Amino acid sequence: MAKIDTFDTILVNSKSYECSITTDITVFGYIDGVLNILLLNRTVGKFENHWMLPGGAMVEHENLEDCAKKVLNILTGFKNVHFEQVRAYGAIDRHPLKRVITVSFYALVKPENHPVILSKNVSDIKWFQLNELPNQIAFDHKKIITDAHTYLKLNLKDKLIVGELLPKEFTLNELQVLYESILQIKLDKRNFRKKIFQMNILKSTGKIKKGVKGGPVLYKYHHST
Amino acid sequence: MAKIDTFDTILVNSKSYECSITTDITVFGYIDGVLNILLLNRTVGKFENHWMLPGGAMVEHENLEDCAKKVLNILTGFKNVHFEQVRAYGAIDRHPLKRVITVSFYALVKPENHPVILSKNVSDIKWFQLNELPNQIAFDHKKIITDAHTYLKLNLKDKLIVGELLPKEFTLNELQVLYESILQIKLDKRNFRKKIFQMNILKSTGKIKKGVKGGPVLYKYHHST
DNA sequence: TTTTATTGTGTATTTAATACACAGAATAAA
DNA sequence: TTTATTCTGTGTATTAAATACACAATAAAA
Repeated sequence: MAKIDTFDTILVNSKSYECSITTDITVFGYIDGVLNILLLNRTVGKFENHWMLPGGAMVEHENLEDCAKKVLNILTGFKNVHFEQVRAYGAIDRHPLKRVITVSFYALVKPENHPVILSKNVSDIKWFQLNELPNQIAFDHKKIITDAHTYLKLNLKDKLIVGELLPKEFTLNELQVLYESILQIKLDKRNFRKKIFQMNILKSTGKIKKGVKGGPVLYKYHHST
Repeated sequence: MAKIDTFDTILVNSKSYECSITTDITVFGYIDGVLNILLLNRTVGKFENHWMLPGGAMVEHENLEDCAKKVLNILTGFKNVHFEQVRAYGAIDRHPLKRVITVSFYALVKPENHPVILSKNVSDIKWFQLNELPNQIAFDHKKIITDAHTYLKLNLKDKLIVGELLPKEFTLNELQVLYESILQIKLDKRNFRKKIFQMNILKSTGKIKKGVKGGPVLYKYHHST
């Protein structure tokens, strides 16, 4: 019976098929009130002149998340960044060199805290506004970006995971503009504040922000000290 | 500079580290109004007497979803089943034999349509009620099951992906009990119907179901013919 | 000092979610 | 065949959540 003959093929053993694993990271950065993502051009490999997500191969001794952190650090110098796994991509021909399964993550950073360090093998690295992405995007990275953004929006509804994107102390308007930038919709000021306050995650610092008309109060997250 | 030296390690090329890929499938089946999942005992390998999810290795010419379909078919005989990817698991020591990355899917089936075929290398295969799972669950499969159930509940809110779990024609009460079984909560009959009807996905067949007091009307999904 | 831009606040309205009960129909029992 | 039982199908009132909306007070800029 065919079913029993094929059983061996699904067993994990020393002869099982192997392929490379990469992680690709959609890094969301928040610049001047607009959500950006980080793309780079590599000097090596196929897809010259194509922009791609920071990503790279997993090695033996590291798990998926460690790999994502390492890759991002090597390519950009970023450290201490918050990661969330999105999903895996495994189309057979998705990589031109060989069979590669990639696991996608998103990360949130404040670009001003993380100056981009251009690695030797990266010809260019740039922030792109989310709705002004370049046409030439390598591999299946366009789809990976879309999925990551969908997932980020989903996460924003329950958890508040935007701490990385704002300075420690921020005004309510700054928080609102960030939300608008992630969700890509306009929010009502009074309704937004009502909702944020009843989440009970913010604490007034008492201070007011200088240089802005009206004198807005600075807030911080409850958990941060 | 350390960063530049390590660059080679993240490049995908013929020397890149490789490991095996498996898919593990959390199969939700709906039996007598209760949500069950399918677990099996293998006669080979470590974890004897442990229950595990149907799962197995990916080979060269197949993508992740094809692999999941193949694996499930080989282990259970199931065919034409709806799959959704959940996420990837890559802890270093998650498999006792070698490094394995697994990508998890969930599937929805009607057990009565899919008689379980016991493969030669499977010593036992059984449906377990979701809240009466055995203690001895192999690998990280307990976590994979929990994540899959969370994801299924999430999906139930927007998409209606339960077609596989009910006969073609069903009563509103049958649909409600299914929802209750997936969400693990009790629902109000009138409110449930209000919500389902305003989704506009059901069509009355005109027929009524025999053998049930009250004579409930049979419905079907709009899309199905 | 005057103008301008931005802050901070409350209420009314609409929409969605929840709570709740009984007559009618088919089956099962007498 | 009659009667009892169980399940169906339906509407309204209540509560909670989401949305729409305007102006006086403040700090910066002119």
